[in-house]
Amino acid sequence: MARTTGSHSEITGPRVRTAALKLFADQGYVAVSMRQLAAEVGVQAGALYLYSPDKQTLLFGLMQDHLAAMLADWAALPKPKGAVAAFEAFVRFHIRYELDNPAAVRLCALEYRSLSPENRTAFDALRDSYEGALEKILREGQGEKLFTFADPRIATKALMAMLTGIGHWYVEDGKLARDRVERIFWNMARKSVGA
Amino acid sequence: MARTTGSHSEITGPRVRTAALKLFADQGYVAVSMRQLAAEVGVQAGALYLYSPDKQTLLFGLMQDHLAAMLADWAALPKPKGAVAAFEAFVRFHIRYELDNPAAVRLCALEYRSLSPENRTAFDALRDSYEGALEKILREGQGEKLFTFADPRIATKALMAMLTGIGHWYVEDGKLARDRVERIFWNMARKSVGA
DNA sequence: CCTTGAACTGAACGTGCGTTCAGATAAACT
DNA sequence: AGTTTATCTGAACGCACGTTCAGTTCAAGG
Repeated sequence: MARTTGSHSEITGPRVRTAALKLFADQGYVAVSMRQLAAEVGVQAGALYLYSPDKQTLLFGLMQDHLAAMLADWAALPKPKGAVAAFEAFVRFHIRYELDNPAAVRLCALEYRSLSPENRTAFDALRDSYEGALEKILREGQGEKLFTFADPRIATKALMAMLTGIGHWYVEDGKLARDRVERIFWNMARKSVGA
Repeated sequence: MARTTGSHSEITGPRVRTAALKLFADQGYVAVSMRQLAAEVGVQAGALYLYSPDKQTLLFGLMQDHLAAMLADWAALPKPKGAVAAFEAFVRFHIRYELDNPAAVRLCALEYRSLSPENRTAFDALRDSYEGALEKILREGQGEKLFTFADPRIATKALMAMLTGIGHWYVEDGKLARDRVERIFWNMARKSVGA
């Protein structure tokens, strides 16, 4: 029997992506089978191919969308004047995004090597673009002698690692805990670059 | 034909572990097959089971050995007096270990979820023990008002993420570059905790 | 020189994989 | 009411997986 009452593409499609994000992030792309994913959605494996041409495209779509959404949201955010204020805005924005989307963060951190070569290149571009936003801020501040680091590229890598690492150990504990983490990390980030 | 001239257990055994470390770290535990691993060693798949009871044990052995070696080396290192000096010793020790063992670092960072539940518990204990060494130093320094962070646990997590992140982007570039990275990261780490 | 046994092969086992597709179903349209 | 069509099933495809094991080979010990 097919087409149970009320089941439509607009419902199943997002459900596939949500389930895939959860399962891929928790167990790993290679370790999750299409049948397992289908079971999570409540559908047979074949039906998944109505919403994605193959498994790899599904993975890449999730990773790309996460990065693209981050980039778009950051671009849409009103930027304060001054390198230090911009730096703070970036750090706090990133931490919030991390805490709001732990699964997507884990996915992007852990499944890079599961991407096909072409998708890897596309992912690189997006990630570089996002990290470039931070690096640009750091360079600006460095020009104005507001920061004290030897190399803005390495500083960017160090900061990104520190911030993105949050998603690997933080367990949800309410808004108070989130604000606390945000404040602590902003303080450490600020001091680490001498601001 | 079996037993080619000069091939023995003492040679093949380590070669299996070396190949497994490289392949697991590069492509992921689940994505690497026993046949692929055997081919890398130059042997048939069945022969691998002379050196490991199963694939999971092989993975855990690699991860456990890396952490255990780190812990042992750190324990054997003469510690300087003072929390700041001890902190510097830890940071530099960790960075060097990272740069010397990039594959093992990637393995431990990426394959935690591929561990069986029991092995995960054992891994947790080792990792907590290692991170505990850093946390202890931070607490000591905090007691002597040498550091300025709100929470030594979170500071530990932040620092470990920053340091371990090195292994994800650093590409070998000679001793000069290594010393440079070590110096830059030590400076950022130091400043981030207010020392 | 013969025996022993460690080291390894090569084939096989059952299982599950990603993907395809003809057919079934039911909502939507005429 | 009849037709169309988006949605989904269920079975099948060939292939690769981890693991086992009887048999083969050859260095070493007596």
